[in-house]
Amino acid sequence: MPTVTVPDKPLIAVLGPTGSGKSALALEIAARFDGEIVNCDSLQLYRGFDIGTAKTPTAERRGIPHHLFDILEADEICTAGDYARMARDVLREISGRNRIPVVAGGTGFYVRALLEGLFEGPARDPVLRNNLAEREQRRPGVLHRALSRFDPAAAGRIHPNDTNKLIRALEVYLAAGEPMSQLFERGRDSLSGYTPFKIVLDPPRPELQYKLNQRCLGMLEAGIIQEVSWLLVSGVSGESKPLESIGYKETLLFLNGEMPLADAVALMQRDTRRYAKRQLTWFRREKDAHWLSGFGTDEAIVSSALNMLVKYTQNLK
RNA sequence: GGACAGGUGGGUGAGUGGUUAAUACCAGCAGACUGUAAAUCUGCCGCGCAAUCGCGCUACGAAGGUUCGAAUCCUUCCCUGUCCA
Repeated sequence: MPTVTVPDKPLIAVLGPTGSGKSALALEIAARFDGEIVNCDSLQLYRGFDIGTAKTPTAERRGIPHHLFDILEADEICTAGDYARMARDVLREISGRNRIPVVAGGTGFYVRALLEGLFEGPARDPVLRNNLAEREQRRPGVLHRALSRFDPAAAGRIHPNDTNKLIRALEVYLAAGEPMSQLFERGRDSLSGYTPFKIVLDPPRPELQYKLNQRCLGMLEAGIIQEVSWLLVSGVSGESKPLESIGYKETLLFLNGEMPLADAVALMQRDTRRYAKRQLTWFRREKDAHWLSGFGTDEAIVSSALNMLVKYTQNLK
């Protein structure tokens, strides 16, 4: 029996820090190559969170299909695993129509979960997690000590202060009955059938920071305060995950009278800048990525991206 | 003109004789990341060298002085703020 090799399908990913112009570039690419946009931003998944997440307004989408936007309510949670599953379904659907998926977003962890997959481990267990968190709070250090006993390899890689990651490692061990580091060795369920082309936007740092500062001011003008007020009025809990994100968190501080507006904005700008830096750090580790030093809105960047992609798509056809 | 208060590393701001290249925070830089990731966490951050424990130099408005030793005490000068004229 001769093996039939099915050629890989194209998949374009537009990555980069917030404010680098991912959405704009993705739109250009989709328009040029018969593409459809697939969101890869952990917060643009949420319905009602538009201004603070800089979601592309429907009117500016040029009729191009956008997937995985507004699919979650504020009280819902989407883990990297959840995201990867949903996104893979969408990918297949788009490819099935002979169109090209253009993944755009700044959530590096989701990108990795989508493309490279996660290890086969147990899902989250809220009760267990709370329990572990409480123990750590009562006696700082216990989690790391416990992990050192059950899974020395993982404990060596996780800092004693990094409670979030300690909890996950312990949770895995307790739920699976096997050390996480051992489960890792079995590999991850990476995405098959695609040869992704990754573009990372990397605008000059000072310009990005300036733009980010301006954008925060712009969000205020666009009515982020009203957006948050409306969300609260419509019953969204102040503790819901999206309201704890950058932009919303600070707006809430102001609305609760805990901080003058000017301070809240300054905080928002600071957090945004820091976030952009962290994103860049993440993407630097992304394998086989094509870096473009400019904004996705720059003519030159757009044309060099399109040029690279012409070759890429031809090779795959 | 007089009376106070104060001038500290890119910024805010501790420190009032040695253990201080100088707390902390901000800014900046770098990194980690396998199911809450816009989360969580780590390192660096005067200069030069060694690039591992280290070594040398320059620093707390300026110039002098006291002292074994000063960002810290004294003198003069410069500057800033508040108050009285």
